[in-house]
Amino acid sequence: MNNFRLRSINMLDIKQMISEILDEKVPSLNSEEIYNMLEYPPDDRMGDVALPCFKLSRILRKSPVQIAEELVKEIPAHPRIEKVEAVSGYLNFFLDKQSFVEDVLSTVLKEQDRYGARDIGKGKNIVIDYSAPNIAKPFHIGHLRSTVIGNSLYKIFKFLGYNPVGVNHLGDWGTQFGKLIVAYKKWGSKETIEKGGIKELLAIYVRFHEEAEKDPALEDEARQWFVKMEQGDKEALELWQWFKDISLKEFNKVYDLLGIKFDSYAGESFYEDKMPAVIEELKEKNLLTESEGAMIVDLEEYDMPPCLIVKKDGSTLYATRDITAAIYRKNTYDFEKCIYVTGAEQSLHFKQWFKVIQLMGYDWYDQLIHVPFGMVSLGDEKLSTRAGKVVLLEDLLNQAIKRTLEIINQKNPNLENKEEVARQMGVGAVVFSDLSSNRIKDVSFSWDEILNFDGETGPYVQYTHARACSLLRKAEKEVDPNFDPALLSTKEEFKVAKTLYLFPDKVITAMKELEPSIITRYLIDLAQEFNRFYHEHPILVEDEALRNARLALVSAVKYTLKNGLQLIGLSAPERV
RNA sequence: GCGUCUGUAGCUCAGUGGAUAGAGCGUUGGACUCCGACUCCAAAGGUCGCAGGUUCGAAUCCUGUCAGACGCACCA
Repeated sequence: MNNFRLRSINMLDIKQMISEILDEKVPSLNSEEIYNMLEYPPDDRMGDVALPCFKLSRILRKSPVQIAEELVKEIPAHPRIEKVEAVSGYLNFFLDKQSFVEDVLSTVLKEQDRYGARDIGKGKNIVIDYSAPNIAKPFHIGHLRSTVIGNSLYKIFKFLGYNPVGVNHLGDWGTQFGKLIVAYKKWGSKETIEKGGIKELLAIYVRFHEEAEKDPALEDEARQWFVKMEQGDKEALELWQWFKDISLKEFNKVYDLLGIKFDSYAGESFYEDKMPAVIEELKEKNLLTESEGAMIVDLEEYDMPPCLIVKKDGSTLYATRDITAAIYRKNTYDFEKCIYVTGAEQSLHFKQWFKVIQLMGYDWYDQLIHVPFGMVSLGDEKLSTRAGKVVLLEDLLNQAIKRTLEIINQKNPNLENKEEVARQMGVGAVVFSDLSSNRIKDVSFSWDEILNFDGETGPYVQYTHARACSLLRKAEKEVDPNFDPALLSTKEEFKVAKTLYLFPDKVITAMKELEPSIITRYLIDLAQEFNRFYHEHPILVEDEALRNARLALVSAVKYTLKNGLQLIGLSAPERV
């Protein structure tokens, strides 16, 4: 009966403790049912954990008020519970503050960098497909979301004991290379491209679309070049490789700034020679039909448009490569989940080819998960690479770093390795901002908002962490783990401890919902609670016992902030 | 036309069917002889798009409706 909660492995689970107490008093429900009824009240005056008795009302055939009032008399004295109150149909439990604070802080101080970590994913591989920029197109702010959401999920899974595999499914194959080759041959030159890099590639790509509007024949020409690529034409492939090299060099600059690495860069071209077998397999399984000259999998039965596998000119499509890649990844990594972090506008595409995998008879079709996110717009306008309407991610990050350096020069000009700290905080501001609301929401990019570091921002959390570090440095002595919890009796200290207590739960929830913003918002809550405590109570006081107890709290906050920041891909500099 | 997602304070957003719907920004007014003021406190600001329904109880679930975003065959 006591093993139904994973999270009680490492620390006190207060809901479980209370559900066990209640289990004996409420025979009609088992411990787990009671556990699920318990909630955290909205206000401290209503206690720390509450049991709403309204549902019990029907079972026990009594009013909720009466049930609460009867139960309150039956709850036996418990060392970890200060008092229990019945208030208008709620049974409110007030924790014994001293033992709670002691339990939480000693757990954090013992686990340190591992506070919140678990081993629930031991031996399980999780493939995470994220970032996936298109070669020969600039890395712009629209690519940031996939990159940072995927990176955060990677860290979260790893923290929970999984073995994540980060795959950058580079968009290094497809018709756009045909367009680029045409554009290069007509308007480009080796010198200008080598000098201008990806910006020059973008310029000729934009020009292609302008010219193609006037002359649709260019599109046909581009398609022919792509067909040549698929047929192994030497000239086409050499140009392709060249474009790819230029692009990767550029992308790696951004990944370095962000501090992101991948386990695999197997992009679309990697699957080029693996697709014929899959197309053959689709044929053998009688899934492929011809329609308007193309080869499709008909999904009408499932209320979806058909999934295109082979174009009428014989070349392959996005879905062909995704299906091939999924099968390859299953064989290679034996994943428990394969997660695709892409824009919500691709939802139907994933739904379609997931269905194709199922129709092929693969029982792991339900291990494929699309993690969609909302669209980034620029003011009122949509970002468009074709129209050249973009904010380059490298420019954005460099702006943010520059802005941070200005602030440091103003506030803390003697700081060592200013440049590195400015990078960590400037990048942190951008990443934090991108991960601060639910991923499904559309975002409208604004320079003003992203470069404003006041309030609920990455720098705020990082600053709070640095301040905690500063206190611990000034204390000179290590925190004695045998602190006296009785000295941490104020409401600010208790609230900090309560917030610390929630962290492991938040990590689990973020993993289950594939939602890094849960961590981001938690960090703001924790930083706010800590800053209130910090303002209200002096920490480096004369009284050694009191000082040590408060430093224990500071230390626990420091570890938790650092762990949380790490999970969303941010650095936690000790001095800023 | 069909489908998916979104709609909560002036703005950006939180909010597990549960108690008086919360933050930040902005506005107004405060707090540094004191551990780092990128901080903290306070005030003002709400028909949770709208209308029904389910429920002891709905911002949350259901139906309808309005508005916006996105998607719906050879782009990814």
